[in-house]
Amino acid sequence: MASPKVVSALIADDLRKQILAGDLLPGDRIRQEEIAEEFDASRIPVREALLILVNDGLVEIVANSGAWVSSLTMAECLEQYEIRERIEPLLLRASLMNLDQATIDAMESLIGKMEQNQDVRTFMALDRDFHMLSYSAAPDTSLKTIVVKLWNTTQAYRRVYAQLAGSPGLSVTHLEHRLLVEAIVRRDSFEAERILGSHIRRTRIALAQHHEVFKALNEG
Amino acid sequence: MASPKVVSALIADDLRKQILAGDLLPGDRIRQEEIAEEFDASRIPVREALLILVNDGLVEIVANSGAWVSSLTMAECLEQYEIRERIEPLLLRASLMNLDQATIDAMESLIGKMEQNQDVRTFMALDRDFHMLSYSAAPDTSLKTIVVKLWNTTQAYRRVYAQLAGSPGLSVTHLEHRLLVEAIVRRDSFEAERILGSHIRRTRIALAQHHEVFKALNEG
DNA sequence: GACCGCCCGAATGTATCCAATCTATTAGAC
DNA sequence: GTCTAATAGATTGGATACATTCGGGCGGTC
Repeated sequence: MASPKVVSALIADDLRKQILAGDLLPGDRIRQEEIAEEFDASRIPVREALLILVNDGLVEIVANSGAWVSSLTMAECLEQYEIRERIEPLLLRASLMNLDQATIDAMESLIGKMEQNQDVRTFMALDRDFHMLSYSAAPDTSLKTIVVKLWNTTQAYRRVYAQLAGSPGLSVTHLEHRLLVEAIVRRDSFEAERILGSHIRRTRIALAQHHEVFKALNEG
Repeated sequence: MASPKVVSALIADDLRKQILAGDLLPGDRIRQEEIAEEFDASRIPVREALLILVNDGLVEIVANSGAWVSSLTMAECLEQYEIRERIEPLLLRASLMNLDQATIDAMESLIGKMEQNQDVRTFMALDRDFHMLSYSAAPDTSLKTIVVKLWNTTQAYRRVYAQLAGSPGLSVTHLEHRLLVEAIVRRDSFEAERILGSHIRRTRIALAQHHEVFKALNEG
């Protein structure tokens, strides 16, 4: 049920991509038969794919009613940032000492691209890659699973926020990224954890001032 | 898919109970047809129930091979305790100010029962009820979902540990519980969070000294 | 004109049947 | 005797068809 050859997993992967890319937005209804036709399959694997996406927190199912792309209230979204603030430093610590030079170089390269980039969607991808690289040397355990899930469920809102805020608001972000890499280079776990925590915390506080983000997504 | 009348949800609920009760142990295989017969249903709702339990972290599925009750290595289990140590104080904070007197009374009553209790299984249930009561006034958001999930996935190991350690090792636990309630009564969030964090941390460290717990479950 | 109840259609939930995959056993060769 | 390879059985994955449930629209009544 989770290998590449299993149809339900293929469907889940594709739908996940669509949601993360913003092609499916929070609140959008997902009809089983529609998806089944798209993939030229029956509704059985579609239903299983939807359950997989429920695990990911990307879909909500109501019995005998239907499935929708998950949406978050502002309070829920901010809560997820608070959770990230507390556990991502833990994940970074688990990864830090095992990060090789090539990975660190790649992270620095990503910072450069982010600083010069103008497009919101590109920035989102680069930023995500940057942070995921910093965690890449940590083992694949529940901690990493939870963190990835939190990134995924908040992605739609992060995108809208980024579009609102635009590039000017990102200068501090770039600084924090550089500080983070600098601490990683020194293998200074304590400092790296602090910087990361502050980074997430600052993002949360900034997000908290933009109710429009949630109005835009949750009413459209 | 999540209401009481839907068979897949009923099956998932029952299997969850069996796993949490210790009737199904980590590593036990779950055959679809077997469960289907038990419930006098077809394999379809069974498969969906298994996917629901994958969400809960209680079951692992390998494509074209089968499903097993999830098992944790010691490192994974300790990691989950570290996550709890960081996020349960957050959940407690979200609940603390809204806890009414009746709930607090119930918590104190549970402490009394735990102190006098001798049976391991009973203690586990009382302890769980105690902590869940402390979170009961928090909204049902992802934070609470994650916390419950972490309690569930580690429950089998906690049970074995409790059986090994027995009642004598619990005197500190009782003290911590009383301190926690005392802080809650004062609505002292900061102190309550500290006590809870220490409580979980101490449990983790104690558990880390008992490799037998994992050998017993993961090889039997 | 507003409210209540019935009915019908659309979508979800489940059973049965068949196909594809894996596992364990057995036979065979070295 | 041990290892390898092929086969048969068991088990999971998916398609089709039927049952159930929910929601909207229609007509009727107060």
